[in-house]
Amino acid sequence: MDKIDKILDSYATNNLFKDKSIVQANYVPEAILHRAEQVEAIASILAPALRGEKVSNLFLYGGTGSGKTLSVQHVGERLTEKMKQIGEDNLKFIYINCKLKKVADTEYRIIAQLIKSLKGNIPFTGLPLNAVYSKFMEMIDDKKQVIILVLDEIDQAVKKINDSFIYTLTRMNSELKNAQISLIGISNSLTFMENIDPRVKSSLGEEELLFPHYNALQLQDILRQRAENAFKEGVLDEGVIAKCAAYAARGYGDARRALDLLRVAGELAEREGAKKIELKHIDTANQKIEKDKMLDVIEGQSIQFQQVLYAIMNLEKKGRGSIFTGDVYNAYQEICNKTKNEILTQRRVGDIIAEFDMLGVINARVISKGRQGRTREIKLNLNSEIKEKAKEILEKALDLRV
DNA sequence: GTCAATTCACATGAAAGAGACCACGGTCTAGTG
DNA sequence: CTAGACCGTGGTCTCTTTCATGTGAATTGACGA
Repeated sequence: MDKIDKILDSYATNNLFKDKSIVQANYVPEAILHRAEQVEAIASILAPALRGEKVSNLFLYGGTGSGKTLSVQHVGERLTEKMKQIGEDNLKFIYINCKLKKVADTEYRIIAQLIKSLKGNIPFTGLPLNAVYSKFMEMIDDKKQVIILVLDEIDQAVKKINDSFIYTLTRMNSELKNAQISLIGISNSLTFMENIDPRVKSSLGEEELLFPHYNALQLQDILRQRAENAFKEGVLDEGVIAKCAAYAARGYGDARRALDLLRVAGELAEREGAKKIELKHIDTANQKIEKDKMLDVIEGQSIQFQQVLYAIMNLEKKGRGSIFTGDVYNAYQEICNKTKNEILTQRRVGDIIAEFDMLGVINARVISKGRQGRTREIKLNLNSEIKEKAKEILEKALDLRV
């Protein structure tokens, strides 16, 4: 009961945050630091839209947390604001994140989402694709207007669907009488443009813009800017910001990561009842973020995925050096027998292993063992603490007693 | 010893099926005037 | 006569299977020094 008291007390009396939302990733600050060049470039490319002219398609690329989305949204907001000032209403700025599961990760859903954001009504499923397309065209073509369509994480969409839908979108312009569509593609992958249809490439890439990684100093500026309003005065210990920035810069100059770090460190300090955020909180925050992310991923997987992972974990515990696809499949089959679940084909299990690799739960490398064939060499990518937790989660989910 | 052919154990791709979900339009049923 | 229930059809989406093809180096076996 003392513990509860302590927790409640620390919340009641000792709130370190002034406004936590500011250090959350989706907050859009009014000034974007160290991206002036890019923001100006975007603005000058999109500006003709104010006169109702079609603007060039634009392609933005750069690593995660390099400010792409933020910059575009910022310019978009300013643009629509300006539009209102002039008193016109022939510009629509639509932002869609193609990676959102169950929302906009298929061709149908992307278009449906478009219609929705135009206040249209469209069922989640059930209509033929071209019906959705024509509904969309109908909706926007009723008057002269410019539609600026931002497709975030467009590489994910193209990978899942194919690149023809971008082509369809760009070609719509020739069928529209009044409206004009312009695309802004945003991609995390630098190599995305290399392996897509050249027609798409040339139309989407009319203008290209690279967002470089932030370095540690720039990250510090960004963190300071946000921390000023997010935290109460004097709660940040000396060097906290510098350390957050350094951590994040060590990775990929990811600003989102840096902010998460700062926020979680704050939450931890608060929970602890500390009056200040100290350096040690950042270390724990770093571990916690890593751990939570992994466990979330593991917990969120379907039964079959969990069984495969459980098989890998068992094999790893037994030791004996490397784990190969064949071993995993055998162990997996045994587990299926125990849990009375259907056994998937090796083909499918191979894909599941590849997906775990993508998620970063395991490291899988394709190697050739000569006459012993080709296979994946699999290593678990979890530290012992996470492993323990993960095991618990899996055993619970699979209803296994060991 | 050297070299090309062979071979293994999967990887990787493409296509297609099953089953869930859903909209639409037509038909049936019950309730109303 | 009409509103709502109910059905069949046709569409998407996800997960999976089936079939086909690809692949990199250890191994093998022929060959020549």
